[in-house]
Amino acid sequence: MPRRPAPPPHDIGSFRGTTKRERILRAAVDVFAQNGYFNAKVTEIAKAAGVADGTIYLYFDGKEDVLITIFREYTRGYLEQLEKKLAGINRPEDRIRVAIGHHLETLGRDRALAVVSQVELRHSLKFMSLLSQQEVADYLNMLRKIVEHGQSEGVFRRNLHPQFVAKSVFGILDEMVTSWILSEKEYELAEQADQVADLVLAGLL
Amino acid sequence: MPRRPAPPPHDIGSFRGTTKRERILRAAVDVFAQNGYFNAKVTEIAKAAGVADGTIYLYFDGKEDVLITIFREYTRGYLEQLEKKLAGINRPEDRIRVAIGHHLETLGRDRALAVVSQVELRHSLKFMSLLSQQEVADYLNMLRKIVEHGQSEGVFRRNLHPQFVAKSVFGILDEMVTSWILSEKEYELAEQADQVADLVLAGLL
Amino acid sequence: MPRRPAPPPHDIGSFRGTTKRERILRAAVDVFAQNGYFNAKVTEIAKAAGVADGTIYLYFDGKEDVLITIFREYTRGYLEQLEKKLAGINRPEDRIRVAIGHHLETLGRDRALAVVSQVELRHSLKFMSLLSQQEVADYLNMLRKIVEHGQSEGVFRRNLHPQFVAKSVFGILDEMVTSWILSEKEYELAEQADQVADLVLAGLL
Amino acid sequence: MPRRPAPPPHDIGSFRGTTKRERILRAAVDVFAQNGYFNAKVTEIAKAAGVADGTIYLYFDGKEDVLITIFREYTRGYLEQLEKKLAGINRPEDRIRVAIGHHLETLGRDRALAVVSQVELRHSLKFMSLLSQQEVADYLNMLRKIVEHGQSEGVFRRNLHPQFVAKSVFGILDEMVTSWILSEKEYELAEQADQVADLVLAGLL
DNA sequence: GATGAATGAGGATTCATTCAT
DNA sequence: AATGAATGAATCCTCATTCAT
Repeated sequence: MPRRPAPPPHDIGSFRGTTKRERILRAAVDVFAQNGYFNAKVTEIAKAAGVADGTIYLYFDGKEDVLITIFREYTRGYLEQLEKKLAGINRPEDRIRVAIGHHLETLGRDRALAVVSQVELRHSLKFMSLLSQQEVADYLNMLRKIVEHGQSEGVFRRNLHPQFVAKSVFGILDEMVTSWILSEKEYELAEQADQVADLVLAGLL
Repeated sequence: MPRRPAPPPHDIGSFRGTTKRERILRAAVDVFAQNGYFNAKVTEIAKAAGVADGTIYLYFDGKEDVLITIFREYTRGYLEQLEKKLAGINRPEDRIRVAIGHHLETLGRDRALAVVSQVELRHSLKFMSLLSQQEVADYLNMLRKIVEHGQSEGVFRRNLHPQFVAKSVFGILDEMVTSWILSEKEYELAEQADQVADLVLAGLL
Repeated sequence: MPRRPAPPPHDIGSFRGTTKRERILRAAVDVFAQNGYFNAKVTEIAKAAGVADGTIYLYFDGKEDVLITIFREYTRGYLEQLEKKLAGINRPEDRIRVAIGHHLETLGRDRALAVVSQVELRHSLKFMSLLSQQEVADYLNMLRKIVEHGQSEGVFRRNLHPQFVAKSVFGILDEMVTSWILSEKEYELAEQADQVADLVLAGLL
Repeated sequence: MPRRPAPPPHDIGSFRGTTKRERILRAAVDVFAQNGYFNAKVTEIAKAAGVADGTIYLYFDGKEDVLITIFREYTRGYLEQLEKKLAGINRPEDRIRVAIGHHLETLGRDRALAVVSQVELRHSLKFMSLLSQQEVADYLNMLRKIVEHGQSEGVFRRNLHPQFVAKSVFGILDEMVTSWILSEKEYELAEQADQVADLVLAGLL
C-alpha cells in the first residue's frame, strides 16, 4: 500500500486551502453537485482541481473514496462546530434552536455541498448504511441528548421517545434542505430556522 | 402508430399482474432495491422478469424510463388510495393521522419499494427535480390542504405556514422510512404512526 | 455468470472455422504472435477477427482466457492427433520418430501458432506453472511411456530415467522450434526430424 | 558528456556489490522473478533496492534497459567463467561435461536469476531475437566448437551437424532448468549434469 | 410480439517516466 | 547525485441499446 500525504490538520470542512488534496476535494464537491456522482468523470474533477488525473490517486483510493472523504471531513467539522456553539447554552429550547440554526446555516452557505449531502451521498443503500452507521448516528445522538436533557429538566414532554424526536427533527431539517436545493426561488435557507423550531417545540395545536 | 403497447389501466401501483409489462416493473423494483439503480443491469431485470433483454425496450424507453414509470405509477396509486381513505374523514386531526398512517403502512408493506422510493429515486439532482415538480408536489398539496382546513376550522395554530407544515410532516415521515430500511432491527414501520402524529399535533412542549 | 455459447465440437486445434469464436481465437494467435501478449490490444484482436470489442467477452472471460483457450484447445488437438498417429506403430524407435515428427510438423506448419507456443505462453512463471501442470505434463507422460516401452522391450538403454529422457527430447524439440521462429533463414522445421531422432537414439559417440 | 555513470568493470555477473547500480540490478532480478517483467513495477524495484524511483533512471534508460543489462552482464560473466573452466581441459567428452555442469551449477545456484533467464528474458519475440543474436549465439558457438573439436579428433560421430548438436545440448539444459524452477520438489539442479552428459554422449540406444 | 447475440462508446485506473528541488 | 510528487497516455472491460430473425 503506497503511503500518501497525511491529511492536513486544520482546515476541516472548508476545503478552501490550496494544497492539492484540498483542491481535489473542493473540485469534487462541485463536480458531484453538478453532474451527480455516477456521471461525474474523474477527469473532470482533476481538471477542475487543476491537477492531473493520476494525482487524485495519490491522495485517494478512487472516486468513491473522494466522496466518502468529503462526507467524513465535512461531518467532523460540522459536529465540532455545533458542539462549540452549544457550549454556553443551557436552556433546552435554546439548544434545540441552536442545533436547528446550525444545520440550516451550514448547508445554506454552500449549495454545492448541500447537493452532495442531500443527493450524492445517498446514491445507494450500501453507501447510506455506511454513513448512517457512524457519522449520522453521532449527529442523531447529539440531538437525542438535547431532548433527553429537556425531558429531565421537565421542559419537554416526557411521553415522546427522545431518539424518535431526534429523527423527526433531522427529518424536518433534511426536507427543508432538499426542498431548498430543488427550489427555483432564491431564498435564504437559514430563514426557516425559527419556523422549524416553533413547529418542533409547540406542535400543530 | 404507437411505438409501444399502451399501459394497462387498472393495476396501478401494484405491479402484481402477470403481463410482461408488470413483471418487468416488479422485477425492476426488486433489482433496483438490491443493487441500486446505477449498478442494476438491464439483463438482471430481464432475467428476474423472465423476459429477454430486448423485450424491456418494447415497453419502456430504457432503464431510466423504467425507474420513472415505477415512481409515476406507484405515486398515482398511492394518492388515489389516500384520497379514498380521507373521503369520509372530517376532523383535521384525524385527517392528518390518516395521511401519516397511509404513508407508513404503504411503504412498510413493501421493503423493496421503500428502498427504491427512499434511495434510488433520489440518485441525481435532475431526477429529484423531475419528480418533485409533479408527483411530490401533488402529495405536498394534499397535506397542505389538510393543514389549511385545520387552520380555517380553528383547530390548528394559524401562525404556521401550511406549506411549511406539509413539508415538515413529509420530512418526518421520510426520515422514518429511511431509518426503517437502514435499521438492522426488524419492526413494523406502521407502528410509528401514532408517535409521529402525536409529535406533529402536540409539539415538544 | 452469463452463459456463453458452447465451444464447437469438431474443429479443435485448427481455429479455421468461421464461427465468431473461432475467428477470435485465430485472430488472437496472429496478434499475440505479432506484438506479444502484453502489447496486444483487445481492440486489435477484435478488429482482426472482424467483431466488436465486446463480442470477445461473450466468448471469453478476458484477454488471458483467450490465451489459455488457445493453448488448451491446441494442445488437446495436438495430443489426440499424436495418439492416432502412434496407434499402428510398435517399434520403440519408430514411435519416437513419429512423436518427433509430429512435434516439428505441427508447429512448422503455422509460424504464428509456434510463436505463441514458444514465446507468449511463457510470459510469466504463474502462467508456465499453470500450463506445465496439466497439458505439458500429459505430453511428457506420452513421451515417457514410449521410452519405458522401449526399455522394457530391451531396445533402449535401461540406465536412463524415462522421465528425464522425455524432458530431454522435449527440450531438444523446443529449442529447434524456438530457433526456427527466430531464424532469419527460411527452412522447413520438419526437415530436422531425422537429425533429432538420430541424436536421441544414437548419442554423440 | 556522459548521460550516466559508467558501469563498474569488475563485478560482472554477481550484482552483489553495494553500489546503487548493483543494488538496482539485484533488486530487479528478484522483483522480475517474483512478479514477471510486465507486472513488475519500477517503484517496487526501487523500494527493493533502497533507492528512489528516479534514481533508476540515472543508471538505466528504463525498465527494459534494466532487463537487458541483467542479461548482458550475467551472460558475459557466465561465458568468461566457462572459458576459464575449459582452459585446461582437452578431451572432448570432458569439455562437454564441463559445459553442462557449468550451466546447471550457475543457474542452480540462484533461483531468481534462473527464473529471469528462463521466463522473463523470453517475454517477447522482439526481445528473444535481440538476445539470440549476440549472447546466445556466442554461447552456442562455444558449444559448437567443442563438438567440432570432438569430431575432428574422431571422438564424436561425424554425421551430426555441430551447430545442431549445440542447439540440442542447449535445449536439453534449458528444459532441465525450466523444469527445475517449475518443480514443486526441492532438488539440486546440478545433480542432473551427469545424466545429461550421458544421454548426449551415448544416446538412447 | 419476442428474442438475445452483437455492438461500441465510454471511463476509471495504472504506472513508466520526468524534473524541480 | 538523489529524490519522489506529479504527470497523463494508454487500455481493458462493461453494459445499455439495437435489430435481424
